[in-house]
Amino acid sequence: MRTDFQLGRPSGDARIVVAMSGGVDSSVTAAIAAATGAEVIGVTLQLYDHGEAVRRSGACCAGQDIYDARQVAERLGIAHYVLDYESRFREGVIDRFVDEYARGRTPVPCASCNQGVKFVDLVAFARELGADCLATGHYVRRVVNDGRIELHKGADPRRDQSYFLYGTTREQLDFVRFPLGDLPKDEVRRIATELGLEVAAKPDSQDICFVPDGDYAGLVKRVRPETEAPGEIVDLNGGVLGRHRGVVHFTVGQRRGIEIGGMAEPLYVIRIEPEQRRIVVGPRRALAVEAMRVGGWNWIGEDQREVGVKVRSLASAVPATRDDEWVRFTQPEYGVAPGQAAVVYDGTRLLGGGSIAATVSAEQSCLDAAAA
RNA sequence: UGGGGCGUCGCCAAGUGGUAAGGCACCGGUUUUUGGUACCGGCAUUCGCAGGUUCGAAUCCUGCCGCCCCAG
Repeated sequence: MRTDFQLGRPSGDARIVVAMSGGVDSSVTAAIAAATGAEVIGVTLQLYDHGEAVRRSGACCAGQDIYDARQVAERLGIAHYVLDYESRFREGVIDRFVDEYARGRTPVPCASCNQGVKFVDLVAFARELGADCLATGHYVRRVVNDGRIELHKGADPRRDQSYFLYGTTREQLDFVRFPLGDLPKDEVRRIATELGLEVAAKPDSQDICFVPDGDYAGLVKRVRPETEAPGEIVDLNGGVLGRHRGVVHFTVGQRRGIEIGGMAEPLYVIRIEPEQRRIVVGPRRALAVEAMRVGGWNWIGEDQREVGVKVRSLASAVPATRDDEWVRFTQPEYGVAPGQAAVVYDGTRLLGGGSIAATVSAEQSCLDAAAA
């Protein structure tokens, strides 16, 4: 378990701040950092409500998890701080999450958390502490190539978390380290077990961390009551097929939950019209998208045109051509939801990404071409 | 109240004497640090109701109920 943090100075003289969520990954990250002989300071962010449901396993950054992080820090003999970031998290992640749904979009809260609270605020805090770097437990690789810093997918393809880190800036990348990027998850758990960390068998986190019961719609409705206004479900021609209980329950590409049966083939959500409180549904082929406009680009790589692009965390990158804010798919892509991240790769290397602003239907475009 | 047709799971729908296909919806699971998708599994002891014929009926007969169409 020897890891070079590439700090430009003997590790014995270095100071490393580790973001500790209370889970296995960040705990092992702290252990790896401590093993270098550097002074390690664990920091846990208290991000949200520490009331009722936070004891559930799989959450992060509240209640039980803060306790777990403290236990690990004690065992490793490192300093540990808990910072109250609740208001920052509310503004930067939860409010934005809610606003996006109110606009009929589908946000990626993990991405906004990383590019806000975690990598802006925590980096700043680590610098204040005079640290040489901030280490996190993300499964991504930071590669220095010819003096140029690159961000790559994690070595374990099933664990790669680069999709959620597209917003990492070059400056942040300069300061951040990801010691787990080369390891498979099994190995991380093995290390945790070997070190006797009590979190070794803790379940992986999943779902949205600040929505303990999985009812994200309930949260959105509490903050934005207008999102639960019922509305019409219409087909591609505007014909009314049924009613729904609020646009917040839907996302482009969604199949289940539309509750309209009797059709020859399944219906999918094709688009959401929040002003009309209307969701438009149609057959799978109507989901085909040939291009999309992406906003809020963060660019780490060079100005590549031929790229691979991921429009969901769980999807392979598909070939596409990038032209300014537009990305055109080589083959039609299905279920491209505005609000999700479009993350651009060259092989394993993450070049940049942004938020999907709008899409161009492949079908519609064919019709337009035929009419012209 | 003359004639014709129909009534099979929430919806659509096979099946016309041999012991209830399939699709959609729904539910559950798998996968997954977002939402979805995908995949796997479940889902009518019963065929509008009541009798009858038959070794055996959703399938044949009778009556009733309901709906639709044509004609009055």
